[in-house]
Amino acid sequence: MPPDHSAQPDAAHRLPSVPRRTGRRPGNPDTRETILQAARATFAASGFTGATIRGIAARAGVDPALVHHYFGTKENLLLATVQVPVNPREVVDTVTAGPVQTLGTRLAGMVLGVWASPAGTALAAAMRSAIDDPAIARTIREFLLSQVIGRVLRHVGCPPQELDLRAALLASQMLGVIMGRHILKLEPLASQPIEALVPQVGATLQRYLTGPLVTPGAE
Amino acid sequence: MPPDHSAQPDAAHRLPSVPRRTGRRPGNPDTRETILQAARATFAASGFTGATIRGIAARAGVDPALVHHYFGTKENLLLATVQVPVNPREVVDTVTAGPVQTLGTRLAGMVLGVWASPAGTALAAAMRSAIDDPAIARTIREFLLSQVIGRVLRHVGCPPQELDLRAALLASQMLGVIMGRHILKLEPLASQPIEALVPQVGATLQRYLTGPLVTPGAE
DNA sequence: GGCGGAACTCATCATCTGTTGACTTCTCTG
DNA sequence: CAGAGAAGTCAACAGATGATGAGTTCCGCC
Repeated sequence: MPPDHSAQPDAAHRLPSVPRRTGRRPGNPDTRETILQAARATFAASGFTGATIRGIAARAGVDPALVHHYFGTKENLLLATVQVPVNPREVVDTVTAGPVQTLGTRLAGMVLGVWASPAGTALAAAMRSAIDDPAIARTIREFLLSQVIGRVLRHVGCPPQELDLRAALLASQMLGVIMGRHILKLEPLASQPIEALVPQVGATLQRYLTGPLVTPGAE
Repeated sequence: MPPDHSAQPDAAHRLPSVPRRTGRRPGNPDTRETILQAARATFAASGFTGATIRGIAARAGVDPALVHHYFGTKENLLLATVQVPVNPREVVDTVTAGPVQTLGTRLAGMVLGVWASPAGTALAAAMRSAIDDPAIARTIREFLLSQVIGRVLRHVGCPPQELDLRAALLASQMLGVIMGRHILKLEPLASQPIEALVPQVGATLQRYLTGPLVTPGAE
């Protein structure tokens, strides 16, 4: 970037020839939200430790100190980022509304759908951060278990002694598709169209939800 | 670890009273391997960016510079770490040996078994590193696809037009159990006994391997 | 017995990180 | 129109990190 040496003597009596770069910016851009979006994208791409305040600030076109000005510490920024812009209760309610026989497919469609939506970035940020921050991992796990899997299982009337196993199985299959598609971007999983995956994964979820468990303990 | 102040006067005639801290160490401990193990453990616990040379060196009871002495750069160390001490071809051959009808269960048993074995640490290190190093991710993906999933699918005679979808589904379920159990340590998945998981996950894998695909494209 | 090289440590470097505080500029309120 | 405070920038800090190179100690070979 060549330095601006244009003299421009006394063009406007109050304005200096070179525009100031410090101080409050004119206009009213919602800078806070801009920073949050940049943070989401960066956390999603690099994880918590991999992301840097400087990188996030650059992405938002802003001074690094401004990030601290708004959010204090990096951890605080992460916490603010993880506020996922999707109402899980609502979504789960919609899914559980239909017939139980096709619940698995609807569940698969919901999970894959939400991750393909704009909210997916925030979710990916949360996921990636969970991988190197156990505290975040705990938050996500508890939320997922009580708000999503738990409620769905309760809805289908799962017997208590099977609850843990079925929850574990459900989590494993959902986690696997999402991890493979959106975090590790494994081929051929990542490029598979949603419509191809939903019925198959849905069938698996359905079995984990209401299907018979293979004789536990028998060979 | 408290410092060892035991005087042990003149235990060996040639040893000075105060052990020297610099220079070559006596005896013949395989220090290189010690460092590798420490690196595996650290990479598995913290991922690539999260792990530090100093941390690895401390874990191995060694000067940080020695790590560079042996492995050059951090990336080289990672590459040396990822050499997984398990022969996949062998394992896959064992699994594919039995009857096709129970292949899924044997596959599930193998995957969960290997990860529960000592080799699991190395695998976890590779996995975690894959999350923040796309190059490693690519290596793992290609290896997994061609050496494991690909060979198993070829063994069952999967029609070519279904190959991608079935591979994607298999990967998603295997990845999910492993990620949940060994990387994110999600409960109740992590504490579920292997024997409880194998039959259920095995059934899913079996369907992804040889079962009918739910009418693709139909509603 | 001495000597070359391997094994190992120490001190140090440049760089990058999160964070801070002083400072400037704008907007809003009374 | 004055001034308080929000919005924003700048320069700098301390700490940690990967890496380097010189130096020290030991082993094995001739």
